[in-house]
Amino acid sequence: MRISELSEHTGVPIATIKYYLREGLVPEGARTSATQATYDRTHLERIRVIRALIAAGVSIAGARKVIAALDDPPDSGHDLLGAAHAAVTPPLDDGLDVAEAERLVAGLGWRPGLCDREVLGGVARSLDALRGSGFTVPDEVMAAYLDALRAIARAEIAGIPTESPEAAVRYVVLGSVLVEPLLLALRRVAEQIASAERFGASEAKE
Amino acid sequence: MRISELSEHTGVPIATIKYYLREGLVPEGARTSATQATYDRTHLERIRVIRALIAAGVSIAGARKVIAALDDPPDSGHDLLGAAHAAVTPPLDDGLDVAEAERLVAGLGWRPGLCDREVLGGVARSLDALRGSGFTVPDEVMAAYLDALRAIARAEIAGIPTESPEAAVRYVVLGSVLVEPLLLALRRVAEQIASAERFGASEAKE
DNA sequence: CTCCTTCGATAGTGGTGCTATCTATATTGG
DNA sequence: CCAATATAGATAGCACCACTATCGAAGGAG
Repeated sequence: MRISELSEHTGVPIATIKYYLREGLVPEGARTSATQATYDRTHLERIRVIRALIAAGVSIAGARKVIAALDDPPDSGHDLLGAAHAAVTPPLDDGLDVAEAERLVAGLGWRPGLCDREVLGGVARSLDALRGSGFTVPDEVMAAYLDALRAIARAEIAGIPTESPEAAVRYVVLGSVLVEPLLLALRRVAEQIASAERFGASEAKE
Repeated sequence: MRISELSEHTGVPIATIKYYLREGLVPEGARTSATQATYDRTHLERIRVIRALIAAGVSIAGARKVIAALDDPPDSGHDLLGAAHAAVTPPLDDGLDVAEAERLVAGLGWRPGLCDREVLGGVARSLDALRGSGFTVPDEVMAAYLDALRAIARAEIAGIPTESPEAAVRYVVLGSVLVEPLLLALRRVAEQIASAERFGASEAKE
């Protein structure tokens, strides 16, 4: 497959594919001469994954890390998840107080060392931003969040495919990142439905 | 309060506050002369909200819309939620097939007209991106998503404060937007914990 | 009167994700 | 065999975004 066909099949302009090649997001094709290379199905799939990551809001640098985790996965399933999370979690800044986050996620079954500090720091950062804006999550709502997310995580971990290690890696790495927009979108739908239930917006709106 | 004090109290540079003023994110202060204005607590809080929105990944244009919903809320609680969602949901592009999304969110109690098409379109877009990457969410996991998000949405809607309309508006508008990063962060923690449970990573890692 | 601050306008910056152009070198169709 | 087309690799440019810096005119504060 030539680069032009790669472009046609994915809808991604050639110049952009070259950019991805430069950035190391797509591996080089098999060289057939000084100015020619051929690409195969793996390149095609790689470009599709990149596009999905970008659509999910992942940066080029983040996508590179996600792909690195896909290509060269850690041995243990647990570290694999950590690698995927690390790829999309900004580094932990020092001034952050993680204690409150630790207290909160105790409701998830948290014990020291069970999850990466960066990931915990993400919770702390979010709580900080909320507090800064003067917004407080009611206790019962926060409890619902913890319950719901524990249920989600358990279902996800239980759903890791067993047919092959490659499938498992793909599922863990892409699932933890690509599903995020879906969850947010589903939450919005659920909120509108719950709101309609509560406020009795029975009439169809268009 | 002068602009310099506003800057000190929020940690936001004066030049940036001026930028927010220009962009219409912060209302003008009370003019005391041609080159002087004073600001009050509302300006302070406004800037803090803007910073929280930006930290949550909302663009300037999006923040402007969120703030417009705060300042000039629709009458019904339901439309209020819609306004908040519309502020952070990209416009629906035509080529999108919403039918699959409709089928999916039937599990949330969806019926035609119960939620905005943009919001439903967000689900469709996410599903599209997932499919494009070759990733599929197992049925049981998707069912867990729907269950969990319905529970979250119900708790949130039930948690709308009743003490004052202003508090309710603030809760709905800011809650639907600012909580998103918290949910994603909590999911990551929950995933790591569930993964540790499953793969028996009993030893503390540091 | 002098120094400092503010206002408003305008221009510049740094980062990001492409996009366009150019040259040397193949490949392909006639 | 030759002209038209395509490719690799390099470099430069672009559009957008969220700021940031500078400047002159106009007020206050001591």
